[in-house]
Amino acid sequence: MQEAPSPERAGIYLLKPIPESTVFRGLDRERVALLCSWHGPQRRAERNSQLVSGYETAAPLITLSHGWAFRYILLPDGRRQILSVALPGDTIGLGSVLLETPSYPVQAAVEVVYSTIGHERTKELLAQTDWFRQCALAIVARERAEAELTLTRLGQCSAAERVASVLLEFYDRLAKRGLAAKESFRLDLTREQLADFVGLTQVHLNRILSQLRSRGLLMMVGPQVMLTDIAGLERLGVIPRTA
Amino acid sequence: MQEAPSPERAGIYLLKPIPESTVFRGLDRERVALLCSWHGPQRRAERNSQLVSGYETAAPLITLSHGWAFRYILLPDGRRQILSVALPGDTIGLGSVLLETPSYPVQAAVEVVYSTIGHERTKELLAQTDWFRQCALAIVARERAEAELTLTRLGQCSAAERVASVLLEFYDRLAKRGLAAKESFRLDLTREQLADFVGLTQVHLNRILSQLRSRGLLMMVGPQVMLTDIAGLERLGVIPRTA
DNA sequence: CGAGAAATTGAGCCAACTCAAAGTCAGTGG
DNA sequence: CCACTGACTTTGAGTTGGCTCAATTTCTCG
Repeated sequence: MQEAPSPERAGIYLLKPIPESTVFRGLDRERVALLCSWHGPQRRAERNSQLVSGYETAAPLITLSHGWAFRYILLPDGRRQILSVALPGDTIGLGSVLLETPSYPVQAAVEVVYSTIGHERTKELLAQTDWFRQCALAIVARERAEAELTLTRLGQCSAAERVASVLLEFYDRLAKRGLAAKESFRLDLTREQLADFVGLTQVHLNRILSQLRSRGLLMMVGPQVMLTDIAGLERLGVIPRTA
Repeated sequence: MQEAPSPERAGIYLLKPIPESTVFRGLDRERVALLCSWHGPQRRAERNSQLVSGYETAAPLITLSHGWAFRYILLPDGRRQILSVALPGDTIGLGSVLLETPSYPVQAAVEVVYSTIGHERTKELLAQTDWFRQCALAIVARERAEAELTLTRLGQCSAAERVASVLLEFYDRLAKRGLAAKESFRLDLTREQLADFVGLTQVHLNRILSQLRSRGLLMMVGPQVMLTDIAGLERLGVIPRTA
């Protein structure tokens, strides 16, 4: 974790991704500026580094500008469930500020750029600034809704259904932010991470992916995913698209 | 759905369960009184009746006084995932008010007593009353956290682990409200409902239950569940207890 | 070009599922 | 009081989806 290299680059980060973000959705120019000023400087973190280590009691609020990160639970025997995947523009860690609960660990899936508002500072802002609290309420409510869809995916869907619906979810979320070209996007998770998100083995996930490929539903080249038959994927991935 | 039979009974419902509820946690006497006055009269609904039917766009806020209810998603092919189970004192439906999103259906698992605040009224209150919004924030944050534990249960746990952890969860939540006697409680869900909550078949759930019984971890007589080896269940149900 | 990480493929197994039958229980009407 | 009905639970038998273990191939990057 280090500061972003040059002011100019930092400037780009600051201006571009943030207005598309979840936190800032529907805010006027003035408030966006305020929010940006509250966030600390843009930092950069390497792939696989922990943005939030173990179970911190005072984890900051993180806003991602570039790259993917994920929040996870580690069970005592080593199993890992990825709770949520944060894409550029997403905010991580509101829950632990609100509940005064130790946070879950957060890890960068690729090299990321992000900025933070400290734990205490976030609490102050929540207490003092009405519209910020309003935002927080909306974000947490949305996160809850997303968790419930994820939960449904795990509880009711077959492996292929899970994979189809999760890919559509990523596609939709990226597309809404202008980060998906046509029917394709860059999937910045390893198979193992994706497997831990959809509750499958890395091995089985792989078989399902190649099955989807051979059914002509998608193509994959490196991290690039191309959804060649979105309608077909929708039919498979029964989970309602949030879009 | 009809009004509770006599004023006295309604009075009992009003006074007793509500102070233990999630919404009202940590509020002073005055605010609890306010909240009670905002809620409409206590109503009663039969087992299996829909408290919130289909996908209402203006579902009310529901506070349960007696009985169990659950919120669920129905997939197009009929599969059902129970998203959350509400126990006496719990509140249902904040999410749909906050997000202005059609609600998921809610069904009474047994005969229940509850009261409501209308959709519009809730919105007003959220906009106007600061401490009410504060409460809402805390509740939604907690619901998100619970959804994430449920999600982990479904994604990572074996059938026995799921059952053990869900039973502990019910036990803890009931005990905290004084609704569990010793190590036992009344499980007001059918096997099928429980199965749809933990993502198993009703048949398989049953085998697991009898397995747990024969391992001496629990006993069941009708709806009564007795956890005869809580430590053992804890070891099995890896999910951290919220307690 | 070599080393380590990630992805893919193969073979065999078991947990959880399906289909189906039988048993239990509460409530209802004769 | 008892037979009848319908909902719920339990048990049986056979199948399969997803898992494990292990080997191999492909990428990435120094």
